[in-house]
Parts: sequence; C-alpha cells; structure tokens
Amino acid sequence: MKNIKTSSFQAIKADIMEKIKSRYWAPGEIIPGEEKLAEEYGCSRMTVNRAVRELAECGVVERKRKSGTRVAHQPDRAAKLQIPIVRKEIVARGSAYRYALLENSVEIAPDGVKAKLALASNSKVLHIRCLHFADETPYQYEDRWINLDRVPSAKDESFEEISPNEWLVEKEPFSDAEHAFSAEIADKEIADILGIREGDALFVVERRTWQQNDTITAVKLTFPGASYKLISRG
Amino acid sequence: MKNIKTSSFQAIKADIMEKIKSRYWAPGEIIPGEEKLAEEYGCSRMTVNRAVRELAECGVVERKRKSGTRVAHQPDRAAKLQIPIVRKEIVARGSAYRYALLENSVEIAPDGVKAKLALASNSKVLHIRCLHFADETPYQYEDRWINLDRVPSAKDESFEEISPNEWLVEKEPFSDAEHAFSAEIADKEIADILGIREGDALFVVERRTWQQNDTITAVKLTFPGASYKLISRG
DNA sequence: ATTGATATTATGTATAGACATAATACGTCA
DNA sequence: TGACGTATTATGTCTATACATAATATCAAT
Repeated sequence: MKNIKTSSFQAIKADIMEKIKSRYWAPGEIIPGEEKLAEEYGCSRMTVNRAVRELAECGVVERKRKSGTRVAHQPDRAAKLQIPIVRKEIVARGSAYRYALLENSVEIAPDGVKAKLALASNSKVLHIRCLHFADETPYQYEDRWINLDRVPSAKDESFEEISPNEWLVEKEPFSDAEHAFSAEIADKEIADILGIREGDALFVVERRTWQQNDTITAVKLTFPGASYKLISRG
Repeated sequence: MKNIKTSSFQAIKADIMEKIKSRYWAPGEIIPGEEKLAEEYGCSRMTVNRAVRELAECGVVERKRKSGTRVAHQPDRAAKLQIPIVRKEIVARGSAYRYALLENSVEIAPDGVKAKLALASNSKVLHIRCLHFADETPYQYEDRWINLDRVPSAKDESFEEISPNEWLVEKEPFSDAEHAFSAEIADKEIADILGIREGDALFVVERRTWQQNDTITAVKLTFPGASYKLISRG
C-alpha cells in the first residue's frame, strides 16, 4: 500500500482507480471498507467516503450498505452529450445565424403527438415548424409540439423573432429530457425545405421534455446528415 | 425562507433548485454564501456545501472562490448516453445474437487512420471488420482499427469467437472515449453487407478510445438507420 | 498612477465523532 | 423446518471546527 503524502480525496480517488485499472482489485471484487481504507491512507473516513462516493457516481464501483463496495463488472460506457442551442452552435462555428418560422398554429393533438406528450384527449397543442440557417444554408429543420395545458403562454408568443427552442429554455429551464437519435432518408417535402436532394441522408434527433410528470414539448430536429456531427467526449 | 424539517443536503439541494426554477434567484444572480445559507437552513456549512457543490457539478450554478456562487446563465442541456455492448443490447431486446468476423489483418496504417489514432508513421495497426446479427438480421457493421503499439496482444487474438468490442472492454477497461454521430446513405458495398438496399439510411457512430495520451482504437459502427435508436434520458 | 504587499472573503478540503439506515446474519421460538 | 425479532455491519449523512486556497479589495510605497 503506497503511502500518499497529501492525503486528499483526489489522490485517493486516483489511487483506487489505478488499483482497479491494474486489476489489483478485479471486477466484481469487494474492496476494503471505508474504515480500513482510511486507516491505510492515514486519513479520516469522510475523505475516503468522498473518494469512493465519486467513483460510485461515475459507475466505476457499486456500493451497497452492509455488503460493501465492489468493482463494477463493466463500467458504464456513458457519454455526456452537450445539446447546445442551435443559434449558439452556429455562431460558435463562426457562421451567420438566421431563423425562419414556417408554421405556428393551435391544433387538437393528433394521436401520435397525444401519445408522445401523454395528453388527455382533445387537448390543444401548439404546432410550430421552423428552420435554422447557417450562412443562409438550411442547417436544421425543427418540427415542434408544445403542451398548451402546461405552457399556456406559448399561445401569446408569435415566434417570429425568437425560436421556440430558445423561448422554452428561457421560460422553462431545468427540465428533464429524453433524446432519440436516428437516421432517415429525405423525402420530397423535407428535401425541399432543407434544400437538399430527395434520398439524401438525414440525421434526426427527437426530444421530449418534461418537468415533474408533465410533458412540456416534443420536437423532431432534422439535419442534413452528411454535414452534422454530434460529438461527445469523456 | 421555508423551514425544512429534516435538514438534509438533498432537501437543501431541492430547495435551492426550486428557488432557481421559480426565478427567486435569477440567472446570473449571486446566491447567498454557504455560511448564510447554513444559518437559514439551520444546518452546518458542510451540509450546504455538499448541496451547492452537487448543483455546481450538474451545471446549475457556477462557483468561484471569493466571488461566490451564481446561478448559471444557461444550464447545460446535457444528456447522458449509455453506450452498451452490442451483444448485450441485442440480448436485452430479446433477440438472438450472432457474430461474424469479416476481416482480421495487420496493416500499415493508412493516412486517415494514422491521423485518427495519432500514430507515428509506418506504425502497424490491426484492421478488423465484423458484423453483429439480431435474430439473423444484420444489426451493426463494425469497422475497427486497433493501435498495435499500445495493445500488442490483439495480434494474438483470433476474434473468431469474441468481438473486438468486448475483447477491448475486457482488456482495457476505463478508457476515455469520443463519439461522433451522423447519418449516411448506404452504398453498394455496405448495403450488401447489411442486407439492405442501396440508398437506405445509415446511422453511424464513430468512436475513438484512449488511455492517458495513447489512442487505443478507432471504430466506425454502422446501423440500418430506420431500425436504430439511441435513447438517452435525464 | 502604477506596482506590490497585505488583508479579506468565499469556497475547497480535511477531521473526528455521532447517529441513521439498509441489508445481511444469527439465534430463538413456534 | 420456517418465521420472526435482534445484532451486526458497511455505507450514508450530519456536525463543528480547522486550515488551505483563490480571487478580490485595499492601501502603501515608489
């Protein structure tokens, strides 16, 4: 057991990580308890606790009361995806941003939307379709449904100047979301909108957003597939 | 200021979150210091510290020594993506899994690969192409390059029985990764491999994996686009 | 006025001790 | 044997205190 000069939770965390990587502690194996580790590292249990807790948070170890702490069998291959606001994403790439509203209407929710938003029947929803340009080239097509029961004030917003994306982030921040990524082929309609050819590849992100148990909005974001890359690191 | 019965860091975290959501503290605004909050909540500074620290970790607030803690201007819209092992993903859906090796060769790295893996010139790499089936239907095509300088033992593995994906996870766990997601159109070659039609949509994940500063592997995973959805929640 | 030393302040980390809680092990009683 | 209550144990949390550190504010010296 190496003697660590500055017994900080960071150093302990790194040391435990190292022992796991090197298979000194194999996957599935129980590692010593906090008390034991504290003694070995010559620090208090709280310090070990924080080190191990953070390792548990990122999935390297699994903890259970009484049972102890064991090395995770297979660490989550999890990636953290940054989902930026389109405008900022485009501006960050040094391109000029433009936004165009295509449709803004109050409708009775169609069945598919009703299911996605978990709405009562006959609920009214706001249907917004719009387009985001980078340097005058269509970059993203946005097809959005907003739950008017939950966000009634959306009815009073024209969305001529601000995109529903940004308006909602401003209005209802800190919501939970579910994302689904897929690929599609452009049909005539979407090809015309995005200024590409029918049959080209599309990268599609479908997002549902809610707070507590209320679904706020469901949106389908469509990108010309060749040009778009969502990158996550870590 | 609400009086909280069980002054736990969770309750405090939730309360602060609530105050931020409700704009009691607006974005950009400085919230009271730990000492002050501890007094208000009737708990110790450590408890407040943990609550606020965790809020900082998930991007809700930003902290700076001496300056204080302020509400983040735009909360990260970050999503955590689970990237499962293909076999488990397929089995989890109740389908039968089969794996087929298409190619396994040692090559001098082509330029594109050399750049991706940050290799010295004339470095040898292992090139593996294989196919993953769900219920005998092609599910994922894997085209992988492995850095033999870093993982020499890969040369001695046939990859007839175990996929390079799983072999690497087993062999070199706890690596960092970068993922890029995009959409492509199937050309003749890939269409034949996946048993789809030329021109169909493909969902593409490109992943680079490394430890410390050494790149271990670069892989391109190709899915029939219509059938694949990567879902992330939270 | 610019520079540099010093004080102030809020967060960051560490500690020892305490009690809470979940899960298991064990022993007793039916 | 099985059911149930109790002891045990490792993690989970909270407290009070202390010192470290980064960033700013202040004030003095040049």
